[in-house]
Amino acid sequence: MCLDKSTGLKKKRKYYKVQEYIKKNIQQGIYPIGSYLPSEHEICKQFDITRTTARKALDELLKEGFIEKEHGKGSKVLERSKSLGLLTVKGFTEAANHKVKTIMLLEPKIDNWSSSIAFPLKQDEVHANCVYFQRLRYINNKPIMLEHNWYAEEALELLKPDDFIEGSFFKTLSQKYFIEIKGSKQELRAEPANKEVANNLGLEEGQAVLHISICFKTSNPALNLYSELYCNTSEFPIRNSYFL
Amino acid sequence: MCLDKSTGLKKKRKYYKVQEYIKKNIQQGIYPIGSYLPSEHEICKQFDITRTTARKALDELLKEGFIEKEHGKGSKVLERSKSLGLLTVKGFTEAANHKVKTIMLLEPKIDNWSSSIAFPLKQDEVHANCVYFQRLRYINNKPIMLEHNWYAEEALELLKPDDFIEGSFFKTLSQKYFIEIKGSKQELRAEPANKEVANNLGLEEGQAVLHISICFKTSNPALNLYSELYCNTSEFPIRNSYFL
DNA sequence: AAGTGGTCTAGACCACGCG
DNA sequence: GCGTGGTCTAGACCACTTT
Repeated sequence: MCLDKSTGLKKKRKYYKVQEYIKKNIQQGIYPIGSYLPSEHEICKQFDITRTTARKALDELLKEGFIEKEHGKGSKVLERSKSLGLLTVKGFTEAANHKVKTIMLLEPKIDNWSSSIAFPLKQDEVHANCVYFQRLRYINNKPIMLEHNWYAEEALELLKPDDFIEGSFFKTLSQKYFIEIKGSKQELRAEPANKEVANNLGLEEGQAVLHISICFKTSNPALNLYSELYCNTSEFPIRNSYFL
Repeated sequence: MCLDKSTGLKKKRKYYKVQEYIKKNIQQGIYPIGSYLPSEHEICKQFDITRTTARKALDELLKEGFIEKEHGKGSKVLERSKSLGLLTVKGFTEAANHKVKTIMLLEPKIDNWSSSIAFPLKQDEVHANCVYFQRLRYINNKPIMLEHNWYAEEALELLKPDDFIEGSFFKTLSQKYFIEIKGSKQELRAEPANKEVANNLGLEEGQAVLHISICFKTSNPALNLYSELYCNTSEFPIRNSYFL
């Protein structure tokens, strides 16, 4: 399949260098969200390549959700979180009318890997130090989602709360470490709330909550993020879209 | 964007004709699942086109999940349901060890559009006749999911139970009508089971169930499938994967 | 009319899988 | 070694958007 795990870059593949160059410029804000990239013809000149190669680079960025193309106008830089197709709380992304707030309940600290993680850990992770942090997310000042998160310290380092760019873990990964989310596996269960969940979400014990287990894969093969989420979906259901 | 709604095919676009030709051959089983398509060079000769155009056609089929490419070997026909990325009950797709069964509780019949459909109907649909059917899905002889389904009769016709190929609505659409699922919107809620759901799934009233509302879009712009699903996730959680 | 992305041609060489 | 898909060149013309 000609994959490159950040290890063995195969020969040739000019388009990949162009793609990574443009991606970095987007991540660093040199090509800001909403702006247009240089035209395909200009990219050809800049890198001394043909249209085919330039278009291949842009097509990859399109697939990865960094840009969209507009016929007759150009390639526009997108806010990447929009296109990931991950489950999102209605309102967390389309939050025009909603006030969203995130409280860090437990700051990132070294801890033991929890048995409540739903997905099996990789070999390297089991023997690595584990960073754990816990957050509570609000919509309109109502607590909606309790979040437990784990990752291997070896893969990233221990983030301080101040490190979180605009309170977002993923934005921090992208803009500070140039690491992108490449995919996720999820499991969903409807469960009665236990005491901890009920207390945090302001519910009665035993009320139905949505339990989402996620393993996020990133462009760094050593780094996965494991999350266990508990959501009150009565007012804000979880949404997901998928389009070819 | 140069879309074609099965109406106005734009000029040129040779690759699209090739793509549709191959797709039809897959849907009709002329290129069976697991087999390899003719090589890119052969396709070039067959249609008198260049590699670029042939590859574009195959790339589209790749995106749509009909094939996968194997460097040095060829393009292999895939079982399409695998690649849709839609929410699926763990076991319904990877059911090697599980016995899956589907019972039709209410055969397709003309009915009124229900107010329990979570997504807004299109203009045309509101004024069209509504086809409704209800199914109960089992894993290992335990009822796991109660299914309500609606679609507009104008868009498809009233299916008889015998029409369902291998009990699958989507397989029927693909193989009999050449209609493919192009995407979906979903909303998920954890809810207490009402009496109907509890009775069908063998639960106590009030136990937590996962309520999934789906609007499936198809390659026929007039045809959407609306589904309201109620799942017992205690033994078989719902799974979802997403990869770039 | 000028500039953008979309499609297409007619080649070439490279990397992978297999016998 | 041969056939497969992967990358790339150097052009051409078309369709869409904006001025």
